[in-house]
Amino acid sequence: MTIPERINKIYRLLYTKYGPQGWWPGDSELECVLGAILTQNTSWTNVEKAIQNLKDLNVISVEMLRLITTDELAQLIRSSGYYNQKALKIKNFINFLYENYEGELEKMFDQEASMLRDKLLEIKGIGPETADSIILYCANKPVFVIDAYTHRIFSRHGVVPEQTNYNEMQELFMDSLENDVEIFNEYHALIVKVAKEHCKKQKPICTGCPLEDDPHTV
DNA sequence: GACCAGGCACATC
DNA sequence: GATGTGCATGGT
Repeated sequence: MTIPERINKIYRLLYTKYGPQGWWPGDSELECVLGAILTQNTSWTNVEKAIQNLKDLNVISVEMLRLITTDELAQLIRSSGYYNQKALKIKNFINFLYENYEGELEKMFDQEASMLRDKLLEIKGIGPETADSIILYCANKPVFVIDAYTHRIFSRHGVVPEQTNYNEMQELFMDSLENDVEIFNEYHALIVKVAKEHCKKQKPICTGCPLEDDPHTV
């Protein structure tokens, strides 16, 4: 089987087993962007508490996020970890939005995915995964999100070499799959789900993994 | 108490 | 250009 065939087969397998994951949770595009930044190297449960704090104080608007101080914002998002850095990242995003798009998310999102990606990467604190998450899950444009889980699963199972980097990985998925927002959305979410259950960082022996007969070494 | 979580920027070699 | 380090809370 070719690599693209394996990538497509694994998608069908995961989707059949787990069904649609319903990402991204949240009420608005702006909340989605905040979640994408807050969840950097952090579990989603910790992020939810931070977002709830922001909601309770009605801070989830570009106007309020512009007015609030970085220190005040940091205290509200403490539960998400790295709160000083993340408060700065959010402020950087909001400032960029005002400087380039008159503070309007719609204007920022109204451009080609690759152009939007380049702009997002100009913001200090937004790296490849966060940029792609925003493009796919907040702006609803087709780009494949790679993360530590994607790399771990597909390298351990021998689909790609261990040293494959972010861009190579992304190209491979996007060249293999139909260019479809829904597929990219569900596939990434399904990878996160199966990795949490079956492809742990320090557990090379895997049982119950839907990708291979078990037990197997990964 | 160690380990991990839906990364990123920056320093150093 | 590869490799190492700081950032930090909360769950298992």
